[in-house]
Amino acid sequence: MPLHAPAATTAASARELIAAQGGRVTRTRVAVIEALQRSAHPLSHDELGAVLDGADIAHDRVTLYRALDWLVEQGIAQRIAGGERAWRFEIRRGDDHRHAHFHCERCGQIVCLEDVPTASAPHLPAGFELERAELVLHGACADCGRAAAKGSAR
Amino acid sequence: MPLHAPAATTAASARELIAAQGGRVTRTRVAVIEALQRSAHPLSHDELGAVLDGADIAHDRVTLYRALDWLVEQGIAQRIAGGERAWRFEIRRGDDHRHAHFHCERCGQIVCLEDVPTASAPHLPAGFELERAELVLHGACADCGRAAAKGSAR
DNA sequence: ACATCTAATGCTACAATGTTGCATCAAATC
DNA sequence: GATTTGATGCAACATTGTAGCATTAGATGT
Ligand SMILES: [Mn+2]
Ligand SMILES: [Mn+2]
Ligand SMILES: [Zn+2]
Ligand SMILES: [Zn+2]
Repeated sequence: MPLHAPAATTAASARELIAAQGGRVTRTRVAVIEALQRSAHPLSHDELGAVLDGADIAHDRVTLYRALDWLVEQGIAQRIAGGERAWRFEIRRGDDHRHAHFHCERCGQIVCLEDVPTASAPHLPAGFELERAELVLHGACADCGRAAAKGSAR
Repeated sequence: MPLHAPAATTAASARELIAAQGGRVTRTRVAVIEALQRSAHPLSHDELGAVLDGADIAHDRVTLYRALDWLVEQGIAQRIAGGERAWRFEIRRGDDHRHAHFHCERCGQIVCLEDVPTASAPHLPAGFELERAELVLHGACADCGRAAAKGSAR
């Protein structure tokens, strides 16, 4: 543990994040936050469910939905609409939450593009108020692109 | 009917669009295309269903889904993921199909932002291939913003 | 106009994703 | 430890989209 302030690392513990919003620190919320923090990619409700199965206690689908809803309401996590019909979730860290995402249409994975900003200052019609922008790029990820290049015949 | 080539107007008739792809010109497809062409906003499957009810014949949910799928496959229409959990559809016209969309989180409407481009040339990780970009801005539309400004209570 | 061929349709049944109501439990506070 | 209230678990439901298969109707040839 560093004695100097960790410069905007992933550091904030699940407990801290939850307590800071005046919410109850429950096993579900802690487990969800930690799973999201460990994951390299945004996770769908379903993928999260699978992760939590491995963990401590058994969890209900609905409880998981509600935990995720709460995290998003509090600004701890954010929802990504991207690829298929299910939401993906990721923890918001510092200011880097305005990044784009890449959706691979071959393997279905969503990748964070940390250094691609969503939208700077789009010109909106009069009276429109922008709250949030979502940029999703669709195509083939490196792995899937390579695979297609090699075995050409299916 | 102009004798000179109409400079990329909305002109193309449903028949023409369908026949150009070698598809069968059915009442469903024609009605769907015309409904989309008439609409100022991209329409969800459900909204389209409502419009078609008013029209000629009764239509099955599944048929509508399949007609829309076909239109997208052929590049006649395009899907927008935007707001809620349902796809929206709009006719692709000329080159202006790379525009952003605005999702009003109050009234749920999706508005085309014809002059906001989606993404110019984002820097992607090595090996990634971009096929399509989707930019959705979330917030309050002019009507909903105004409404909120007036009646502050509630 | 009629026969023929096949794509498109209309059912039914199903899958996937998310929501609502309500009784019970447990995290926080005293 | 008792109390309070937010979080959970369960059952039932809603919405959105798919799959299989028999029937219909758009295109084509005569
Ligand atoms: Mn991300
Ligand atoms: Mn549009
Ligand atoms: Zn991939
Ligand atoms: Zn609105």
